[in-house]
Amino acid sequence: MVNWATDDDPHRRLPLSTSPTAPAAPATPERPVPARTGGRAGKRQAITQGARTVFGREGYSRTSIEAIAAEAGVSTRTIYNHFEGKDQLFSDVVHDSAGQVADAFIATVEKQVTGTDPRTDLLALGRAFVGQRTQFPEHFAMIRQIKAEVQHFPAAVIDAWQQAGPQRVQQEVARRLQQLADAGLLRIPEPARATVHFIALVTSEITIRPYGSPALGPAQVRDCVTRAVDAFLHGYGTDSAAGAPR
Amino acid sequence: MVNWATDDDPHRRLPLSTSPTAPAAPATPERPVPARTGGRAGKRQAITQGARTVFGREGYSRTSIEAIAAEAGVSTRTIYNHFEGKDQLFSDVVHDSAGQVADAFIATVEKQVTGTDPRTDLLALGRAFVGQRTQFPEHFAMIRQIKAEVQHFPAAVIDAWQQAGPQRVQQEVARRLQQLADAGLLRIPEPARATVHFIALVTSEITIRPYGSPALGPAQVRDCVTRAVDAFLHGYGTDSAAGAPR
DNA sequence: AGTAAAGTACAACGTGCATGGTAAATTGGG
DNA sequence: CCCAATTTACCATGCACGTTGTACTTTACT
Repeated sequence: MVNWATDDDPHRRLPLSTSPTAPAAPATPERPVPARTGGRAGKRQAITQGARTVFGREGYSRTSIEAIAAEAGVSTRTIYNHFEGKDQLFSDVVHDSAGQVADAFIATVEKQVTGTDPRTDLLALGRAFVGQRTQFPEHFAMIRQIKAEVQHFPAAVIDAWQQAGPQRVQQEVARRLQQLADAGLLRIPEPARATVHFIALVTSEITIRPYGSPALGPAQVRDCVTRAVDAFLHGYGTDSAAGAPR
Repeated sequence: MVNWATDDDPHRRLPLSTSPTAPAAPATPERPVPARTGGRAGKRQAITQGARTVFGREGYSRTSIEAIAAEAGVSTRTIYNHFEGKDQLFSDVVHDSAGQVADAFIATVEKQVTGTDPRTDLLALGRAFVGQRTQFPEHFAMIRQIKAEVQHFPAAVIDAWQQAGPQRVQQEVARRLQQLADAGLLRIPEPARATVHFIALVTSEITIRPYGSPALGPAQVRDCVTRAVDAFLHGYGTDSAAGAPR
């Protein structure tokens, strides 16, 4: 009876002030950390896993509960025993998935961005960023679905997703760029804009790529990032270009 | 009985070699240019118009023929008198709409890019590009739907769309950038990449913007383009940045 | 092994929707 | 004003799917 995905009046707003991490559930001593890989909770995992796959491949409205059940190797009834319905399942999957992707990104950056010289750092940062898309294709397929259907999901779901994923990732990129700027290695008048510009450049070729064409190979991706970083550093102007930025 | 949108084996390929502009239909002397605004053909116009609106707002699978009929002010039966079915209607609408948008873009560029100085030209080019998105919101809403659902449309439709719209637009941008490079006002080693980078930069802030947030005002959009163009020209590096591009 | 929780198969209900048919109404051109 | 093409209202069919109830089976822990 919820069915917000076809709701007539979407986009109620949500106060973002509340602590992003919900107050830890009150202990639940009944189930003292059941093996997360085990049977009962394992089913839940399988469902979210399968749901991510199918939602990403089919889109929200095309995805049937039956298809998710098949993908996850459970019965449809089990899905309804774990989740209220299709919509709640979807928000859960999106939220979880976004969190995992953001975690992976931040971990990679931590490991790969070594601080030797600015260009190397930017290359590592850029590769980590586009690496998300190649490592989690299902997730980003799902994200494309959301972007197309924002209007049909309640604002609370969108906000939760944004906070769990994209905002954390973007903040991490901004932090790294700022470090370089603070060291005098970049000239960044407006950090927010520079961050967006950096992300846009490194993802440009895989975003604007003609749709339906085969995915780029790893070597090509590396090349794209390299050229994007060089464009980010030096631009395409010549000395004779009039009107310096400032 | 077509229903390719839920087809199991999508992505048949199509030979792109055939002339992009279909050979002009053989005169059809039966209907010597009936007033395109008039009754009979006017209905068709109303249908594609309404279809664009609803498809953009709802997405392909959520859109019902009934909704399109209501939006267009016709009966559902009339839609089936003009189009084979939902899928053919969709491809037609996408193709037409993409063509119109590309036409408008090229016309604007022709008028606005005056060739006085490189920065001014790039600003005009950038504004024309993002102007598409503000002038044709319904079209781009529909494009987002396609991007999310590429896998569910036959390759022929995708290719036709790409040729009618995005490729023409991108080619025009490339041409203008090349002119500046030829005049020694830009340093462009790889034209295709530079084009993509330019497009990515000018659209960055409206693309990466947190979803669900209110659209930017005209003044903000101008500002975005200005900063993007400056980034495109000069980049964010300092003199001390190691590893020049070449 | 035994028991309670969890999972499954199956059937059913209601809905929304694509698509087609048909006969009456409308409209635009001559 | 008349005719032919077009549009419309209405009905019918068939399918896909979300969701729930129920009774049976499996699983996991003691």
